[in-house]
Amino acid sequence: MRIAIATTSAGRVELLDPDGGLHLDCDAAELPERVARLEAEAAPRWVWRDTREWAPRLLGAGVRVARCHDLRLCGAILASSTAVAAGGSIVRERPTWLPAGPAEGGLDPAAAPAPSVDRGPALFDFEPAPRGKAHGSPSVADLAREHDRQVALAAASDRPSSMRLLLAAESAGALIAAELHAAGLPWRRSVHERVLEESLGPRRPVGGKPARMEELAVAVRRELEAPALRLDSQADLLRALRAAGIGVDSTAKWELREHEHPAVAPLLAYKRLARLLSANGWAWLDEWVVDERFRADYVAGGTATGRWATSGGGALQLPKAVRAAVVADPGWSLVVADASQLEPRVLAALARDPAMAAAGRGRDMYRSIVDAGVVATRDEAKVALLGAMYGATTGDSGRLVPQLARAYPRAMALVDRAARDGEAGRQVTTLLGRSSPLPPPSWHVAQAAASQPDATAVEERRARSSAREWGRFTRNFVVQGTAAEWALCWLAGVRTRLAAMEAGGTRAAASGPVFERAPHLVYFLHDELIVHTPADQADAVADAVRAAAEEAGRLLFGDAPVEFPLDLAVTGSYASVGA
DNA sequence: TAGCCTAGCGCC
DNA sequence: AAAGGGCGCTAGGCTA
Repeated sequence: MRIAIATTSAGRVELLDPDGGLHLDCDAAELPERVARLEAEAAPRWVWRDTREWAPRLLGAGVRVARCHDLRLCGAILASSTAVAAGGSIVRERPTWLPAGPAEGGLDPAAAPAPSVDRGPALFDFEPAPRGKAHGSPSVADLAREHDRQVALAAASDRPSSMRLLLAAESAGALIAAELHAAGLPWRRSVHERVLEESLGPRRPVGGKPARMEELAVAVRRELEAPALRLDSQADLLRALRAAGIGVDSTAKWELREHEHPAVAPLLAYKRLARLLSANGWAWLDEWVVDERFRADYVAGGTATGRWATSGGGALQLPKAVRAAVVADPGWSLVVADASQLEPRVLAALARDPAMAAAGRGRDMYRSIVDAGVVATRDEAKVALLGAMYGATTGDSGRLVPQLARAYPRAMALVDRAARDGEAGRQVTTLLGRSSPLPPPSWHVAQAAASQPDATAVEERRARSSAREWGRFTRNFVVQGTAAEWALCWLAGVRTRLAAMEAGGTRAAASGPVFERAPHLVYFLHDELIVHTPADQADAVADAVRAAAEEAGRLLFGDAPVEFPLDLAVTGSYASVGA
């Protein structure tokens, strides 16, 4: 059963089951109660334009739904997928009231920057969606028609069941993103403050530089003989470094590291502290941590490959140093799990490369590659695999890739094919059917110019370089994008299992917000998740997380002989996990 | 003054 | 250790 849900012009909310008798409208204030009742009775798939319009208000009232179809996100996938048939009688155009997906570039073509010839093609100045700005308010009948259209497109695609899975997983991801925000990541303010004070010194008034940074700045100025130097100005710093005889072309730390000079060590230490202060210092704590919870703004489907993005808070780049502040509530535990070596395993399964799949059956894929005699050391195996997936051509990585190619020809052929497609300006597509964006018009212009008889050497070199650049993007896209699909299925499977635990457990009858009484997801980062759970349910949660990983492997790859082992820990603190 | 761009660096 | 892919965020510095 499905129920479309929309706001009416009168500001009320309308619900429609287009296949059954249900059609009602209600006051917005009654909505959560209505939805909760329908959810309990019929467990429908909720069809709405945008999960962000509905999930937060439902969650705010303590109501969760099991399934939805996010027309915006699914419409974006279908609109660009090469798996969706070009011909046929189904309308390909999205309705005007449907906004573009988050990774499709600007909504308004007029607002997009004009292609610049001088600047050359940038990798990511995407073509905006070929439509105007979203406008108008859809009725529930509009939503139902659009849902029919999307379902029909999926059914007519060259992989209907995969596409249905992708749309369901994408929609589940949108729900989970809203739930992660509502639940918040447990964050112990006092622990974070201790980390800051131990490295920076006590908090200073606004504008004041922490004591430890000031000491280091004094040392740097002394060693550079630049008593008035402002270390925060890259331009000034670079001049001072060169004046002191340090031959750097930038102030980047990997370049500084190469030089033996007494100013380098305190400068690197200063930069490390400056980064901590500006990215995750007291100001961040004040802004983002409220009532011992960090509530990130996740953007489901926010990147071209299907990985999530965030807007604000930097949840996808929490430095290791501050993760100590992620601490379970008293009587609760964290179940922290990540899929180890996910992308190389995905490549092995995707390419159906029997030799690489054999390596992917082991607990440590890199070690297995060494044991198979492909390369000499585990480190070489890692570098070679990453190089194959990312398109490395130079350095150790580029040197090792040919050895890998000999041992795993099918896997190598898959990523090489993806790279050639990208270099030629073609789209590539993940296992479940998400396609890469096309390169921007400026890219095509540069390619065309370089193929003219009168092209200059500079034009040809630039065109070749941008072609290879796009090829590296598409090479990586198929692996990263399919890995994101695995992760999304895993995440959704965990959510479903936690919901079942909640319903079956003795706590179900308890009152209060669901996030205060039952195991729930609190963090997701590409191939890693955290569940916050009452301590006595932690083992059951761990089992659920493992079961969901196995299920994700089966959903994507059937019986392909590749395993997706988890590194999993039941812990009180995120700091105690990993290296 | 607001908005845009780049450098730099954190994460996977 | 850096290199290849994907990101977000901040500060500084420039332009409109």
